[in-house]
Parts: sequence; C-alpha cells; structure tokens
Amino acid sequence: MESINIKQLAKALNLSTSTVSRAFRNNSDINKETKERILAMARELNYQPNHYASNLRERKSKTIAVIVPELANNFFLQAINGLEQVASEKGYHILIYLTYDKYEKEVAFINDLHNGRADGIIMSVSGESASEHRYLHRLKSKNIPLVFFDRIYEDIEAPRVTSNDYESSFAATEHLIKSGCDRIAFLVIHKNLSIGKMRMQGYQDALQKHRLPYRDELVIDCSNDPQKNYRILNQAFKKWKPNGAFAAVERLAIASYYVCHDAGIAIPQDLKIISFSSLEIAPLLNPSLSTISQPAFAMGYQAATLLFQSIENGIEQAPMEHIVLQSKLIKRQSTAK
Amino acid sequence: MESINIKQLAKALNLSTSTVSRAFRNNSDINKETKERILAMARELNYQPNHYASNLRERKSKTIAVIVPELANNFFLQAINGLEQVASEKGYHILIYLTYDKYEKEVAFINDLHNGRADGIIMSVSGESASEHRYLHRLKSKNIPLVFFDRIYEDIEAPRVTSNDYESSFAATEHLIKSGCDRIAFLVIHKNLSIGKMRMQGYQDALQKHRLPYRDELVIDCSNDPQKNYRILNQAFKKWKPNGAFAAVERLAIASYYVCHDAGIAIPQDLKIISFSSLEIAPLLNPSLSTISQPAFAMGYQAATLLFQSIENGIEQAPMEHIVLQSKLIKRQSTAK
DNA sequence: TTGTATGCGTTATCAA
DNA sequence: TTGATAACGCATACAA
Repeated sequence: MESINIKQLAKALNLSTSTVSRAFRNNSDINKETKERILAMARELNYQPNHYASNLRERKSKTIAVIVPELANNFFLQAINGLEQVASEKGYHILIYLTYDKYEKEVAFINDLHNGRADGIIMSVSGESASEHRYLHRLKSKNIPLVFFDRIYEDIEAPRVTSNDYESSFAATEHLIKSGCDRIAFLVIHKNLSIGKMRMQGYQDALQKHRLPYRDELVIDCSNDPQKNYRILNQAFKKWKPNGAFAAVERLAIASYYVCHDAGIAIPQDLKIISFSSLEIAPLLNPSLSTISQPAFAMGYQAATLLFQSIENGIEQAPMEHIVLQSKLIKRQSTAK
Repeated sequence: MESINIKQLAKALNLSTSTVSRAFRNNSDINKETKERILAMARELNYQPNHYASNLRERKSKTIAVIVPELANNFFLQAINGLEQVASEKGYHILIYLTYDKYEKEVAFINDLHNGRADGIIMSVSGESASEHRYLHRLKSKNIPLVFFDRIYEDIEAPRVTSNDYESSFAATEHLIKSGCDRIAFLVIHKNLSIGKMRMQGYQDALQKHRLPYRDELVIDCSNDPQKNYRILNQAFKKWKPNGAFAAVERLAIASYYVCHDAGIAIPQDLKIISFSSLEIAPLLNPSLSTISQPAFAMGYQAATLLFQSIENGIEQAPMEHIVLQSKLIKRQSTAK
C-alpha cells in the first residue's frame, strides 16, 4: 500500500489538497479546468482516494453488511443478487458474513459491526427465537439500521421482508393430500426457528382441515449435515412409511431423493415429495421436483430498498414495514398421482 | 455511527488512550489487571475500535478482495467457501466483486482496489486474453498482491491455481468416443478465454487421436443468457445432429437437458452428454449427468494460501507458483452406452 | 474559485 | 507499566 496520497498529488499539480479533494467529490465548487487537470494527473499517477481515510473523515462506510447462514443455498444466493443490485446502484458495496447457523457467530458479527464498518445490516437470522437478542438492541443506539429477511426474530422490532410461508405450507400440504397422501412427513431443520414454526403450522392446519391426524413421529427434525440427514431420513422412511413428504428446506428434499434412489422407494408412486426450493433445475431432477419457490431475488431487492430508506432518512424514520412476498407452488412429477 | 470512541472509554476509566489501545492488541506490555478492567468497561459501554481508523493508522485493511464473474455458479461458490476458510482463519474478511463477465467492470474494480481497500486480490478473470491488461501491472507498483484462480491471463505474471483442464477435456472427449459417439459437439462460452482454449484443445486432440474429423460447426459458441443458449443449442442439435456433447461449462449441460427434454432427444440413446460441473446433485438428474468436477474448494483454499504468502512475506517474495489440481471424471447415465 | 487549518479515531514512538 | 503526542489520508469550515 505504498500509494501516492492526496498531498503528493497536490504538490505535483501545484495545488492545495483541498482543491484536489474537491475534484473527487462533485458537489463542491471547483473550476472545471482545474478539475480536469487534477483528474488527468490522478489517472497518470494512478491515484485513488484512500477509502479508509475518507470513511473515517466522513464517518460512513458506503458498505452494507449481509449476514446469512450460508452461501451454498440457492435461496440466499438469489437474494444476495437482489441486494447487490440495489446496493451497487447506490454505489455501495456488500460485505458478506456467514454464520453457518451458529448463534455465537452471529453475535460476534453483530458486535463487530458496531465499529462502523457498515452503514447498515441485512440479516437472515441463525439463532433460535428463544435465545437472547440484546446484542441487536445495541445496534439501534449506534444508529445502524437493520433489516431482516426470510428468517426473522419476532421479538426484535425491525423492517422485514418475508414470504407467505404459512399459506404456502398449507397449500403444499393440501396438494399432497389431494394427490392421495394420508401419511405426510414434515421434514425440517430447526423446528424452533420462526420460519420453521410458520411452515409447520401450515402443515398442521392443512392436516386438520382434511381430518388427517397429526403424528409427532412424522415430523422429522434434521440437521445441516448431509450424511446425518441421509441416515435420519433413511430410518424414518423405513420405520414410519410415509407416503408423502413435505420438505421445509431444499436440502432435505435432495437428501430424500438420495435415500429413495438407494432404498428403492419410488417417487411419486411410493412417496410423493414437495419442497421449499429455489433450485432452477428442479424440472430436470428424476423425477422432476414439485416446489414452493420463494421470490428470492425480489426479497433481497426489497430488503435492500428498505435498508436504504433507513440509511438515507435516519433510523428514526425507519419504516417498520413487514413486507410479505408471495411464493409460487409448482406441481411436477414428484407429486403426481 | 455515533459510537463511543477510545477517548471516551479512556476517560471513563481514568486512563490514557494509549493504554486502552494496548488492551486491544495483545502484543504490547500491559498490566493484566488494567487490561481486564479496560475490556470489561469496553463491553459494558459497547465499545469497538473503529475499523477505518485502525486501518488508516496501520495501513492495512485485513480484507482480501475476490473478483469472480458470478455467484450463481457452484464452482465459484465452492471456491469462495475455500477462500473464506483460509481468510477467516487469518482474521481476514472477504470483499466480493462480481464482474458478470464484463471486462469494464473488472477494470473498474481493479482500479478501485488501488485505494488500499484490500490487502490482496484473488481473481478469476472475465475478459478476453486479447485485451489490454495494463491495469493489472499497476497493482504491483502498489504492492497489492494478486492471485489468479481457474480463469487466468497468460500474459500476467502472478501466482495461479488452476485445474488440469486440458487433460480432463481430453479424457472427457475420449470417454464419449469410447461410448460410441462419432459426432461430438463442443459447447462453450467465450472460446477465446484461456480456459476455453485449453478445454477446446483437449477436445480437438482427443478427436485427432481417434481419427475423428474436427468439424467447425460442432463447436457451439454460446452465451450467458439461458434463453439464448436454449435457442442456439436447439437449433444446433437439430441441424447438426451430434450424438455426443461435451459442455465446457455446467450451464450449457443444463441447457442441453432442457432442449433434449423438450425436443424428445433421448439422453443417452440419441445424445450422450458430459460436462464440466460442480453440481452436487448431478446424480439426481434425469438421467444422471456425467461430469468432470473440479476441486473447487481446494482451488479456493490454495489460492488464498498463496495470496497470504505474498501478503505476509511481501510481494517481491511472492511465489510465482502455478499450482495445478486434478479434476475428477465421473461417469454416469448420461454417457452410458 | 482556491488555500489554510483542524479533526475524524486510532496506533506507534518516545519519554516518564 | 503508563502517558503525551504525532501521524495515518482525507474532507470540511472558514478565510482569502
């Protein structure tokens, strides 16, 4: 980082640093010719204003932090693409933090972000609703706005963007029932997370509406480890013999496919599967997978839009909106009669 | 960002800022008790050293920039996971820049990075080899190390991590030939990019070895737009009737699947397909897809390791290594006889 | 329109 | 072991 700095550039031009500085932010008054002269020389000497010095001086970072559980997940990827589009239009950069669903990591990241590294935070939470969220309150006192998307904490007041999980789950379960399933498994990770709860409620209510009994053993609580999931699902399918499975998370549908392929369980004849999923190639699976697909890109886009409202108008003006976007249920071979 | 700063914290403790500062970097001598007292108070007052001030003072950013064409691509995702692991072990953060294969974006990003925002750069290039790369030379003069991975510029001297593309392509083509194909299409994006060239060469040489003619029309140059690709491939398959297809990029295999499904071309009976791909669910496709899978995670990991060598030992000591990792050819149904 | 001087929050040097 | 002070590179209030 042995860069040329504003002083050297100024000297090379026989100008003061303030004039040079002005050339780089277009608001201030400055002679057009000098400005061009400065920019030309800057190009030649390969000068760029130091980002950290500017941020320190201006007390902002032109950066937003995005905290998500993981990247290896089409939903989050598409959402991030949505965020990124808004951010880059505003001249902001994105700093990505991955929690891998570890609550402690989330706390550490948030605490880290108190140092002014980011002007705002967009987060899809990792922890369980039950845990302590005081670390989030502190953000507000520092004027760092926060927006939730998809996975939220209900006890924290912040703008949020979600999709209609309850309705979608209800519809998905009902779809399985109408396709002839009467023993429907619900595959879930983190039952206690708000999002898991919503989806589970939709499942339960659909069962009830159609007079199907709710069976505890058919709610299969999985993990983030593919191999573990394989074992869990393999056992569960053999033991409880569901004829329908509703996966609250894409990877559980994938794991189910592997189990079925290996165990000779025919989809959809023996077991019909539907899943929350943002997989673009769901139609190409064997058999093609019925999905509830969330508007991931739009959710990211909206979340970023909300965040910038807070950033631009101040956190007090923050719109405590709860935007709910609609997911789509797409029926394919995996739930065919 | 109305944070408490080190001064206020010092005053609250009746200490000087230097002592407080020392408490936060463990090297300096400091009384254990005072240190604990400081840290306790910091927690209480929710103090975090300002990242930008530290960076400015220390003249480094503890951040590495990663420039890739896109995120919606399993290869880059996994590679980034590899990078991230190394970086986070070193206490570094990752700043992600997406070029969407636009050369101008790449130039803009690189120029941006001259301002000391990152201590090093890891890049998978976007542009064509033919174009101008002077903007990269300038990095060196600023002591910002650069490492290439996967997609490189041959005319720039920098450490690089690639996979054995030529050999893999040769093997993949040969596999198709041995499975009975004699009209093998090569599906590619950006023929001119170094990586496209390597893969094409492997394809050509394998044809030659087996005395199959090279036909220009069977090299199908595609784009990044899925719909365009669909049209291109649909036309090409109908017009030239290949009985084998080797996709240099995952998304072209996906597009081919869609075309075949719609056009009633049976895989593998009518057309055998193999592809470079990092898709975890290749086995679940209909039919399961034969792949050459690059060690994406390891490539990212290695690239980051190389970069940190340059960062830690200075750019002059940079190991001009060219690390080549081996891809794996996995035969599945899509190329069955 | 341009220049001077000050401070953003930190860390390093030096002295106590 | 701790404190005073200067400097990192820049942007702004104010003066010219």
